[in-house]
Amino acid sequence: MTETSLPSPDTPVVADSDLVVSSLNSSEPRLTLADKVFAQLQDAIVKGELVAGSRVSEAELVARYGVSRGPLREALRRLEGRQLITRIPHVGVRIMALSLDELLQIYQVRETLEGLACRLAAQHMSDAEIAGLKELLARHEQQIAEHEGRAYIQEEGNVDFHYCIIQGSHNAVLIQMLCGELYHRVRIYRGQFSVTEGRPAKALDEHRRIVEAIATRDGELAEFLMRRHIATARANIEARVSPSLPTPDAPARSA
Amino acid sequence: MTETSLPSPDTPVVADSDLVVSSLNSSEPRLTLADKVFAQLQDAIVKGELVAGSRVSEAELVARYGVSRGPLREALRRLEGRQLITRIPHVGVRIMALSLDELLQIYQVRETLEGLACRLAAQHMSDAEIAGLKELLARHEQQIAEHEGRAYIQEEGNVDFHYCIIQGSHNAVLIQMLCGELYHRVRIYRGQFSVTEGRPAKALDEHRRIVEAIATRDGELAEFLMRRHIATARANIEARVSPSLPTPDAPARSA
DNA sequence: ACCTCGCAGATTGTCGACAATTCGAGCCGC
DNA sequence: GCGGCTCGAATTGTCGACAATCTGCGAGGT
Repeated sequence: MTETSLPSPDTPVVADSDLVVSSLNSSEPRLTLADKVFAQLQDAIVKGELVAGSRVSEAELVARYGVSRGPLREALRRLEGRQLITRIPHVGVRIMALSLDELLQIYQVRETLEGLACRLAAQHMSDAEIAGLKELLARHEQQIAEHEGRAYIQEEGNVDFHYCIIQGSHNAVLIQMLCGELYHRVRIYRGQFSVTEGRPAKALDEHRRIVEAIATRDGELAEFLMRRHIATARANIEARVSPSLPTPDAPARSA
Repeated sequence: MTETSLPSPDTPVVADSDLVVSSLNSSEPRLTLADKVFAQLQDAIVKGELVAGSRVSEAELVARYGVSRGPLREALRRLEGRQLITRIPHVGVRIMALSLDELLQIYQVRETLEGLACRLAAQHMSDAEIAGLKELLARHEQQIAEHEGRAYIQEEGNVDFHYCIIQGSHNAVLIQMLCGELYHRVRIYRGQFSVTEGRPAKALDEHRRIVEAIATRDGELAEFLMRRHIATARANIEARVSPSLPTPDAPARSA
């Protein structure tokens, strides 16, 4: 049971900026062990394989991923920098658990930041990029039409859509912040409570309008629509959780 | 010559979130070596002691800070996560150099983010916090009056002011992003080109209006003023550098 | 003279072992 | 019976050494 071995390098995980880079990085992924275990750990965390809020020992992870403590600790430092784990000196590491109001804070930031990204995208996206965005939208449209209620694929596509627009901002700092940091934390929450958007058709419609605004180069409208889109999603989450627990301040942590 | 030793723990550097935490974390500096060298390195980078764009070897840093390569590498990983250094596998680390348009991108994000922070501060700051903010402002006012042209102290105070408001947002995610990440990169640029605000009196006046708006709980006005304040600073930087280079799309990178 | 190949030096990546610290079990005293 | 203390096991922090990789220089060939 100790050898829950997943050192299989099947999944083409990248370490640097994740989905940010996809064109360069061509031939040899001369990835170092620390990079690989970092990517694996991040994946395990956002997928919920490593339970949020639980403590993990270095020895455990060493056995799990078959690396020495050196690279492992380097990976842990990077995870710590991304706020995916918490480290207490001489005590150990704990998988970060996202509380509801922390998630709402993230959405507050996302609303502002992605609004900016959307406005910049309307200004700076090339015609080819816009065409690609439209294509992506059409593909999603078709997927939604096929499996009506299933939001699983839609969730992936949703992420793709937002990624695409963020990339279109051509602002490296903004891209790094949204794709490199915030999104992983949102995904943690998703794995923690297994919630999804829930209303693919409506979201798709909002996406369509956003793309339309970008295609018209109407930056202000695009920003407004994106902000409202995210605010709606936030309200959706809030409404889904708050009825049962108005202010759950202390979530019971299992020892 | 090799012993450019500065393992003197005089400077009370903290590791976690820097100026974010200042009330808790009271008694024990039970910091690990990796944390200490991380703080020292970050300090050295933003102060320009480690020249931006230059390559540094691990052996060099080992000799400089008197630690083994284990903790050092962990610190480097964290610096990498904060975008203060660039690491190429099997090659080495390079101190991050900020280009002008990267700085402008940061200011674009700052404008949005600090605008949000300011609006939230107007909503959520306690009366005591607002009183403290006013006090800080008065102190700056006095300092400006004393040494007219000297912008050095003002620069510190400027940072303090913005930190104070950001903290007042009571949004941990936002605080982390601004204080924990963006500000260090801005400071790198400052060390790189040794530029300062340059017009303390005008900036102070803008600060005063912002505080006033916060005290009135006028979130929208506070956001607007803060955004304009930062936009002005950005235009100032742009105007100071651009006259020689109107649209430097491809800034010549050394090496 | 120029290009290519190969070697040596240096640098980074990885590992295992030792030291320092924390947490819990068990014991003693009140 | 309960609180505090001591000791020990487990875990983390740190270090030095070995292996893999890259870079620069020089010899040799065309």
